[in-house]
Amino acid sequence: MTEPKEFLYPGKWLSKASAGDRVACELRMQIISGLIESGTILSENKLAADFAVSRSPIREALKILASENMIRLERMGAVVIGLTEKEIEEIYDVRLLIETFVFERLVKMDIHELVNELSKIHEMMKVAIKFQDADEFSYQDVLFHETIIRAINHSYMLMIWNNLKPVMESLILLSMRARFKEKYEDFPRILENHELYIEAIKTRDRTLMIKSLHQNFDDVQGKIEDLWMSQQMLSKGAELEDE
Amino acid sequence: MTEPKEFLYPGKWLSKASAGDRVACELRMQIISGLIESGTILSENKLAADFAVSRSPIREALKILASENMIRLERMGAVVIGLTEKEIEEIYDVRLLIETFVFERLVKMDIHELVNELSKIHEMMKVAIKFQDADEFSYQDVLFHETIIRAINHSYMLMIWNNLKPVMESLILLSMRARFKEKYEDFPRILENHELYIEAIKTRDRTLMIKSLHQNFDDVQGKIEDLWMSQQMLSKGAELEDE
DNA sequence: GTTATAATACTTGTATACAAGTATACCTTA
DNA sequence: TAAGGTATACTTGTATACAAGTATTATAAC
Repeated sequence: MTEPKEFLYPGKWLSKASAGDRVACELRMQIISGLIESGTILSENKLAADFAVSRSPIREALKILASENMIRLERMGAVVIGLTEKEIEEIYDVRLLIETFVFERLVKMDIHELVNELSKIHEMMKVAIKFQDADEFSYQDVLFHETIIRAINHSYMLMIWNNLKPVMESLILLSMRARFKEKYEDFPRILENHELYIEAIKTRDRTLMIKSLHQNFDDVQGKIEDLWMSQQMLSKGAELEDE
Repeated sequence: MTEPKEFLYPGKWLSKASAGDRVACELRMQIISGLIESGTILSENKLAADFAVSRSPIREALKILASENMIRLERMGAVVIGLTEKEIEEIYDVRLLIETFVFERLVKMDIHELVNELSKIHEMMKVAIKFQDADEFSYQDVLFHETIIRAINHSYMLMIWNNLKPVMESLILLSMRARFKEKYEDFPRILENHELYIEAIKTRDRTLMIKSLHQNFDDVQGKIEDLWMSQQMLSKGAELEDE
């Protein structure tokens, strides 16, 4: 069996991460991309062998993934749940719920510094596009939304985000990588959406915020199906190669 | 130093739990009750000695508590965060957010079986009051709300609940135990609130649902301050005894 | 007395060892 | 051939061991 030498998750994001985190990030990407199919049973020992680490970090990784609803820890083995269309919709339910809540708080706050911060991130995204750096773009995209959420200083809203973030990050990464290759013309629109979002915050315009938020979802979700197909093909291909 | 032989968390709820879960549950109770003060630094080795287990389950417990925002894992040691008034309000923000979302889904569903289930739990609560069983009452109270959330079959809403549940459970436990001793007359009103909630679901009445939900919060939160004081006194007393 | 350096006693993260339990497969017996 | 029991090869959860790093403290030099 030929092991993939290349990891799906960007190595430079893991500079100070523990082995457990690394494994969790990589497994998460493999699950979301479809490389590991839904229903697969993961064994601690096998994973430890595959990733060339001991069971301790593997157990840590599995606990993380279970709390993110990516796997289900059963009596024997961890069953991969993965993301169907239904789960992706559910994730967006939660994001919509969080971000609208956050917005209601924002309109009562001094948002000067936040808007400034978001503008900076927005500029970063432009640069990432210019240099065709999908990973950097994804990073800034996630950071954009996290910055908004952090702004209201609500530890339990942040807790929800922290649980959702890894999955979102992986989804966005995969979506953007595919987009850079196939749909480069999408990016001006994505950038514009983020501008609209900033504008909505600046002018405290609920309707505009909801609108740009929904469009932002569509930008990741819209092409999910295509992404799905291509990733499925990819994983089937890899399987065939293995034999 | 005299160790408490009695655990705060009900032992019978831990029949099939691992050592890590036990430690997490007990530590959570101690933090929320104020027995372990906010700002305290927990050491893995010390905890392992205190609970007479190895570091493995302790590490597991600390990871769990960190994901619940009860502690903050730092470079050296785990810092206890605990619950201030602010955090408790935030928790109720989240519950309100979840349960209103759930209600919007419920009104579009067949709620026959759910109402039946809730009525059963409601009866159980009555029995628990009759026999002055605070723990059983708390269990049924938590189950009541979990049953409602589970009804809409939304895995990511359930994920949020799963993160929040342990803290809620501890809060309710402490609140109800104090109530059984000091404010026994509160229970008829609490029961009535739950009846109202069932009624709201049955008649699909948003306003009634929100109203009973808010009252339900007040029933736990309202006496939090008193609880706080009494627990603080208790912990001070224990400290003095130790020396 | 103050500062710099070195030794020590912690800390975390990972690997390994072991015990208890569970599914699988094989072998015995009818 | 079918049923039942046993052996085996897994599984998880916990304990222990070890390496690498960090704070603290003591010591030495100025």
